[in-house]
Amino acid sequence: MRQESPLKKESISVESCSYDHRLNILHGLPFYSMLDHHSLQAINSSYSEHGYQPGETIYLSGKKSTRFYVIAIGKVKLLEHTSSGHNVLLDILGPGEFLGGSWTEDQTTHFHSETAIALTQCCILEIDRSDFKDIASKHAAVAMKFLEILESRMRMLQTRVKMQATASVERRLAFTIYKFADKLGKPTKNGVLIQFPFSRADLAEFSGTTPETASRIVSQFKKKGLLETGRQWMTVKDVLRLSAIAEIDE
Amino acid sequence: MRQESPLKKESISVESCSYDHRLNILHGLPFYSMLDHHSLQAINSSYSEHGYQPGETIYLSGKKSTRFYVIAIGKVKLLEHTSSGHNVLLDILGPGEFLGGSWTEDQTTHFHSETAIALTQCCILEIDRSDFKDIASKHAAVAMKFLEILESRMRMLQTRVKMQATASVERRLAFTIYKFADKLGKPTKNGVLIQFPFSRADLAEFSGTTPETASRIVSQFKKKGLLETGRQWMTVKDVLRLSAIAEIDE
DNA sequence: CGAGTGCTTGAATCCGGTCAATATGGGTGG
DNA sequence: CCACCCATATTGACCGGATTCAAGCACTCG
Repeated sequence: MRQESPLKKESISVESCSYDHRLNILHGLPFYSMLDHHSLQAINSSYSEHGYQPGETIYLSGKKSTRFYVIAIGKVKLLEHTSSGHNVLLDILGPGEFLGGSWTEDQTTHFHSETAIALTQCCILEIDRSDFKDIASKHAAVAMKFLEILESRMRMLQTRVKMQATASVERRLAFTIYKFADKLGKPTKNGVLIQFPFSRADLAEFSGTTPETASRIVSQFKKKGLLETGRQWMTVKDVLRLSAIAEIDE
Repeated sequence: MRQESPLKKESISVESCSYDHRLNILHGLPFYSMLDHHSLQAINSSYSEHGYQPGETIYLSGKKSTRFYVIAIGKVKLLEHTSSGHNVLLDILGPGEFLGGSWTEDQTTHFHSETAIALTQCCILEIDRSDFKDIASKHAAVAMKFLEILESRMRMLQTRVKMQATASVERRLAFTIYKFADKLGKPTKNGVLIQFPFSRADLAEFSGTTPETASRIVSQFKKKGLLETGRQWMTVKDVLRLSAIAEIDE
């Protein structure tokens, strides 16, 4: 039986990320939404846009952090390398999320701890570190919003540390799939569709296991009717049962 | 052979945490150090102090977050519980570090994700959530400093996720001991002394393993001459070799 | 000095990793 | 449009590190 792929290639026109559109995008960001139109126009002029192809590196771990990035269109994966060659997937970010920034005062010593790679075609707004810090220093509300965002990211990391330390691989995988379906999936009549390259290796690198084990457990989930998967997509058919396996206990 | 304990009971006089001393403490905090004396006096009056006994709970996971805490004297451990009864040690905080705060706007929905317990006798400065947010909103430099601190805490959590996912228990334990020796240990002629209650269970709950395994590996480290341990203390005799085992690769 | 808590050590078990062989599906070029 | 090719996914068998269960030890405090 031939599996029907629900994947559709979304082509991104360069125009959709043009100057006039940028103001709208900036205005929609959680950390700029409270600013008036005037300040936002000034901010807008500090940003420049940049396109990335799927698989293209945005910045490398270990390199100096000089700019601050905001995703306008597309998805970006953040990962750390280890000396033994393993990768750890830190996160996959979508439109409206930021990356690469650093608040550390000392400009000379600050390096990216992670690598950022475009997962899909991306349009990314970029701003120099100093300009960016100026904005946050001038608008307290912006800085406060960033504190909120960092706090929620910290909580996510804390639950991940907890899961790694105490939960079985099955639970961790259920957790991972649940989280990404929740964050980046699109509801369809069949379930929540994760329609971007999200391989068994990615799954494993986020859950702290191997691709083989990830594959095995995904197969189990499929047998139980929780999931349907194809090459570059995955549909979560029963979100509730999946979160039950993950035992999300906030 | 009877092991000589280098532990000395430090008794904390209540007076050492009195009003006049408080200004000094606040001024020494990384996030207030840039403020002038005048603003600091105003801030000081918003803080109240509170003493805690060893083992006493400062706040419980799940409870609403209403205040912001700064450690003046003593050490505090932060931990998460799991439904299965396991604990995960998130961190041990010392003087000058903060805990319990939340920057989330929506006051009604914000709860502590972790539990805070006094590890030693503590003197802790406490401030209401709203007063605290006012300070950060008024002084951009304060907010920026907090962004810096959150950033460094996030990095620590990221490396922990990475270690959990890819490193052996031996490496994780070496990492844990190294980090706490570095952060809270006191250099002596014999090595770095960790002189607060830091049990095998604590070690395990931070490293993501069991007390038994922690004990086994600590024994190995002792045989190798890296450590000396007693009931409530631990001396790291060879920090370099320990960090080599941990393979700290920043 | 006895009780209790935390530490140590042993032996058995098991989950998950490793290595390896096979299958599958999507993209590509003839 | 079809056949081939390659990357990814799947599945199996084996192995080993770490947990679990359990027993004995040691330090501290009442």
